[in-house]
Amino acid sequence: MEDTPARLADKPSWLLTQLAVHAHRLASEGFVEAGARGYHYRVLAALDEFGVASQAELGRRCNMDRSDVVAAVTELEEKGFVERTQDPKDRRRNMVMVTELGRTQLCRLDRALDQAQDDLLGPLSAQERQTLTRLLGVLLTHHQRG
Amino acid sequence: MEDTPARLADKPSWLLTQLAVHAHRLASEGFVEAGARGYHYRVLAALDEFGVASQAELGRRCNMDRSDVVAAVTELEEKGFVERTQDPKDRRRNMVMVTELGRTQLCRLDRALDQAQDDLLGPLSAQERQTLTRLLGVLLTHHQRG
DNA sequence: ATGTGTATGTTGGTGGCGCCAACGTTGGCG
DNA sequence: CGCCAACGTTGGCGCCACCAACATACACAT
Repeated sequence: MEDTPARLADKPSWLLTQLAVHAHRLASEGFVEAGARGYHYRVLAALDEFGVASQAELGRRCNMDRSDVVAAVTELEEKGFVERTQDPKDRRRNMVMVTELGRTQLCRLDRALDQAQDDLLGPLSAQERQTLTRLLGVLLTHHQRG
Repeated sequence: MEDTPARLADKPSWLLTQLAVHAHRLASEGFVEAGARGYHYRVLAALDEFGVASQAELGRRCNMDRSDVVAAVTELEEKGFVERTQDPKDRRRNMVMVTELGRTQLCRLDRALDQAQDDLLGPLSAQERQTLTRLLGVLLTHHQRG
C-alpha cells in the first residue's frame, strides 16, 4: 500500500472519518445478515428504551431527519418489527410501538453490534478504550449544542 | 433535545460515526466555499506531496475507488487544478500533475481544514488532543491491514 | 511468438447516510 | 377567528464508498 499524504494522515478529522468508515463497515456486516441497516437499529433501540414514541420524537432521539424516520418506520412495519397507529390525543402524530418480533430483532442486532465493537477496538487495552470513549463523548456532546 | 438511547450513546462506533459527521460538516463548510469537496482535497494533497502520479496510485494513496478518482480528476482538470496526460512509458496510465493554480487551491483548502480541526477539537486540551490522535491512529493503521 | 494473466482507465450503477423544501393536516394560542 | 408551530409525508439532492463490466495495454511464462 502506498503512503497516504501526511496532510491527511495526521489530521484528526481524517483519522476520525476514515475510522468511522471501518466502524460502519463492521456494524453493517452484522446488520445486513439480519436484513437491517443503521437507521433500523436506532429506531428499535429508542423504542425499546423509551417505549411508544412519535416519529418526530424518534428523529430527535436518534439524530435522524423526519423524512428518514418515515422510511425507516415503514420498512420496520413491513417486517412486523413495529406497529404504527394514529395518536387519538393528537391526530397529527403517529404512535410507534415495537413488537415482540421487533425486540427479537433488536437482540440480534445488539449481538452483531457488540461483536463489531470488539473488532473495532481490537488492539486497544481496556484503559485505552475507556479513554477513547471518554474523549469522543466529550467532543460529541460539545458539538451537539453549538 | 430528547435523550438518545443508551444503547447508542455508549457505543464507540456510535460516538465515532456521529462525531465523524460533525468532522465532515466542519470540513465541508470550508470546502464548499472553495467549490471543492473531500475527494478533491485528497487528490491535490497526494499530488503535492508525491508529485506526478497515475490515477490508480492516487486511489491507493487516498483510499479512493478507481472510478471515483476518475471523476475527481476530471473535475479538478475542468477547473485547471490538475493536468492529465498519457504516460509514454505505459500507455495505460495517465500522469496526473498539479498545476500552480491547483497548489493555490490546496493552500486555500488547507486553511479551511486547519480551522475545522480547531473547531472539532475545541474542548480538548493539547494533551488530550494528542492522546486522541494517537489512539485513532493506532486503530486506523490496524484496520487498514486486516 | 504466443497466450495468459494482470493492471489501468472508464462507464454506469447501487446503497447508506445526512439534509432540505414543500405540502396538507392538526393543535395551540393570542 | 386567525395566526403560527408541529407533524407526517413526498420527492429530491449531495457526498462517500463500493461494485461489475469492458477495452486497452503491459508483463511474463511457455
